[in-house]
Amino acid sequence: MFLRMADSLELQGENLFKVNAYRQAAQVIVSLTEDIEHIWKMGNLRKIPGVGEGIAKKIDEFLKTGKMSKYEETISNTPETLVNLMKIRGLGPKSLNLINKELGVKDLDDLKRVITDGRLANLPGMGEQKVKNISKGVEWFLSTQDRILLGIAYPLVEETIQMLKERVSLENITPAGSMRRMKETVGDIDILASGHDQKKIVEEFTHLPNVVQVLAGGETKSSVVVKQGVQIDLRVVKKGSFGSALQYFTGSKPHNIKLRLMAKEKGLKINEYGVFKGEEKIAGETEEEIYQWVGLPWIPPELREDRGEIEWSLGNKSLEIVDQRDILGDLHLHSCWSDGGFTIEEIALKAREFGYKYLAICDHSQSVRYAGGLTEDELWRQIDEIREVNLKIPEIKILAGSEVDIKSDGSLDYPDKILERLDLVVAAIHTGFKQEVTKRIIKAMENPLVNIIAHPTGRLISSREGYEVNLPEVIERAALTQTFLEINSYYDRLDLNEVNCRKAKELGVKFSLGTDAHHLDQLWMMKLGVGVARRGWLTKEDILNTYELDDLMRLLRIKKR
DNA sequence: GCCGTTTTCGGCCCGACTGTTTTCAGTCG
Repeated sequence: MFLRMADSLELQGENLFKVNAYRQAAQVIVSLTEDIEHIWKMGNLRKIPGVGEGIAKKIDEFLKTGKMSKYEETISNTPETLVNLMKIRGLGPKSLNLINKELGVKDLDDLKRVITDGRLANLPGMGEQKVKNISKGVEWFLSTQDRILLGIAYPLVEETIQMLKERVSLENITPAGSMRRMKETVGDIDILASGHDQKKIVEEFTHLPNVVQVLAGGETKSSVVVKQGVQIDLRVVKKGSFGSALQYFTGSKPHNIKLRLMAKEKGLKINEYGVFKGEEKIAGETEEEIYQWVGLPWIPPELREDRGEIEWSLGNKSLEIVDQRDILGDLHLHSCWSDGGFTIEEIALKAREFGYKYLAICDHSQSVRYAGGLTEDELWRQIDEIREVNLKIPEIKILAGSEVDIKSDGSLDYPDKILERLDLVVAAIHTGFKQEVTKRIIKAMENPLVNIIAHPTGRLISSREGYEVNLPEVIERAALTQTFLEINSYYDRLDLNEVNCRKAKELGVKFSLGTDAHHLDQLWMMKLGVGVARRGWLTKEDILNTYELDDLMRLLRIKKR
């Protein structure tokens, strides 16, 4: 509601600092790990940073009455269709307001009409070129989907960087922006580079074979659209500014604003070229320097969301979050025994390439027929095969597991006598997304043989909301029963997500990372899950598969005992 | 609308680019 109000107020020409205050409050509230209703009941609304008298009053009104009068008043003046037009590139609040007031434009159709009939070009401050740009913006607005999944952007950016490296000499090149922060979806892709021939780097970039449109191309920056329909921005800086540019282009915006404010209080200025004391540049080559000058340790990109990471770091406490290198194995993999594409041996060899010490085969259980679930008999035979492959490839330990279905009555899809023989049991909902999901998951967790709940909310980022589940209750029970919650790292799931991870951690839950890979070329997605864990402030100790095999087996047995 | 180890008033991150302007406003990231 506050975000919507911010948009409306901005459009109405309200003071931008006020607009920003609403955005700030919204951002903080979304990132709360405690239920805001609880905070409200304790009378602590004003203790939330960014929530002052006015906003606290509005929250109070809403929680008491279910209504917020200021919200309703604000949005009634600005229809959704109008506010939406602010998403059009080249059309900001000022112009849109003018167009609305002078020409009565209320939606996209109106806008198109005034572009075509020439009335837009006649407005003060408008000209031929501006109208052309807005017109292009409309085209882009219509053609492009929303944000793209991190798991789609990731290989795309690696490919692009590789192609550029082959064509021009570079000192340094790296993804920046929300991609580097490992946000689950990204709007566009940012790449930062340095090299001695800046102009040539930009030029080669705009001529890459997958580029279909060049939106802008200057001396040091360029934007293109590649054939997947994604916008990629490249910026090229001098070596001495690489650190400050990387810090700046990585964001997030609220994080950077806070940093710059801190610099200001120390009489310094931070911009993308460096840290400045008066005219003198005193740092810029590395990110570490930038943070040092404002009195902070380097902060991992995944945490730079202004969710308390700066305050935490103030005592020069560094945040020891989990790292990809800490992950010793993948705990959720499918083989061709069910709906996967490869044999257990092939998977083991691939996992060995990743440097893993163990992995868990967790094929589907018998009632999940559409995914080729294993009958009891097949599962017994699979356990035998795993034993054989383990003898053949001694460098990596294959654990016998199962992604056992939680049936509609909350019972499990195999009897305990076979579950007992498995190294680990992952339980999951696959049907009945609206049928007492909470109760069923809790019943499953109360079985001492169930180690992990897979994809606890069932959401698919691009297409599905998830089960009707009371997650706080599941989290509480997970902690109580010592059941691990999975961070399913498959690119369209990333479930639990970062905010729920952080909540669960605060309540004492531990986690398990698995890719849910069905093919060998999906094992890399562990990176995405690690990204979620890092964004959720998880440490190595919070995650099951950072432990050496012996410790992992011990942890799995605790619950059984 | 928020905030305060200078402040309860007067600030609020910073720069590039573009286009329409004769010195700057709007937009973007």
